[in-house]
Amino acid sequence: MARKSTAKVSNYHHGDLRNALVTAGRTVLERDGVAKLSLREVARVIGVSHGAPLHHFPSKEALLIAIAADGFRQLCGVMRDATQVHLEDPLDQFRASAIAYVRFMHDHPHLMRLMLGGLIPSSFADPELKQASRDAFNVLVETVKAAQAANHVIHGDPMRLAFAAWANVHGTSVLVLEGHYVAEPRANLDIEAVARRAVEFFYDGVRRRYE
Amino acid sequence: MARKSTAKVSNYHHGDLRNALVTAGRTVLERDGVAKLSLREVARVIGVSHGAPLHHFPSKEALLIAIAADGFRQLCGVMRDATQVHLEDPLDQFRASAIAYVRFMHDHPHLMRLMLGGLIPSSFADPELKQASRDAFNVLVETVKAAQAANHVIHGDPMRLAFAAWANVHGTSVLVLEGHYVAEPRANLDIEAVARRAVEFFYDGVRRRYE
DNA sequence: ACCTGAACACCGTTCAAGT
DNA sequence: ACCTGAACACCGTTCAAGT
Repeated sequence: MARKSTAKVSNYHHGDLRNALVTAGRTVLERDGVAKLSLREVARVIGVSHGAPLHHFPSKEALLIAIAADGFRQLCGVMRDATQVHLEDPLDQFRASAIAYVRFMHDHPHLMRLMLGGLIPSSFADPELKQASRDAFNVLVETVKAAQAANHVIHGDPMRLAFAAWANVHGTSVLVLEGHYVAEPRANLDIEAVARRAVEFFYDGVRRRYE
Repeated sequence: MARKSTAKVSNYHHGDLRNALVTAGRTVLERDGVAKLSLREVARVIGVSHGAPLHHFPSKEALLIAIAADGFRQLCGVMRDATQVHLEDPLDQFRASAIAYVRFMHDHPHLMRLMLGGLIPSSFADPELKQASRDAFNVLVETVKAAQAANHVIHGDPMRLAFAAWANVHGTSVLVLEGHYVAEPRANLDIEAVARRAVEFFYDGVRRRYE
């Protein structure tokens, strides 16, 4: 939630309308999707006038950026937590963080679309969002480095390896969420099994090695 | 462009307002992004009244679906073309179609977001869109099968292998387009080199095999 | 069969005015 | 310093009316 250093609480309205907007925005987003996420609706949910949000965010896009950055911070935490339960084996850390990624996206489809769906034109420029996504990415980079140090993974540029791993888990997440996973019916889809399979494909490759 | 069987041309307005809407919609989309793509703007571009589009599409979403389906058909053609120039080696076919995928998404970022960004709530239900994406996916499935038959690729379920390949190239496309490729500066980014590397990672895996 | 234009309920953003 | 409410220019959709 990234509270500011000078924590002044409950001096006006809800104590902190800015945070209330991010939280309510996230709620509306996850319930109705980004198309239904309007500043006026968020203001309505909180119970302030439709103009109030613009005193804390210069535009709707700024609120979307704050929600997306929050999402990346949460993702970062989830992935870090996943690595912590496998302190023995760096390869298990790698697997666990990848699976945690897919699970997170599966649990928060609308948030994923906001975070990586190109809905925020200024996302390239915004430093807060950039930092938050970098922090999440760095969890992957660290696990890759550890796995390399343990001689489990090839010794290429860890950034490029981590990028490839990210592409793998994100592509898997997107295609599943947008309804393109075909191997089994949607009803009994085991997202963790799909994620695990994606990681194994990525780790072992698809090359046939000895006939 | 999937012209209807009874090809009646230029009887009213532009000859065929329905196709004109899809074409103009695609133009607006690629120029300004989906946020700026409104039925009223498309109508304005063509020069009809703002209500006219609704006589050919029951809603804005229906036009978006038509544009997305068109995109999948074009993608399918591009990938098929890529396989045709490598008739000798099925593995080269696999590589070529994957690289063509990434290149296509790189050339049409806004279209990609419409096709696979979850912007169309009813995309799960629409049969035309479903068929178009299936056809594109099947190009991958066929190349996987051919590569398996030539003993270049492991003998798992071709659907699952093709899905993994799709996830790999799509994830790569998304992350590059959304500005998360970190290994080199954005200015001199060689998208084909990135795509080729993604394919090789996917093919060989990242496992360290002998020290 | 196809198109127009007024109408309605929404939206983002601005801004003068209030406390 | 923060919030309200009227105003403006947009939007999707409906619908009676025109050809």
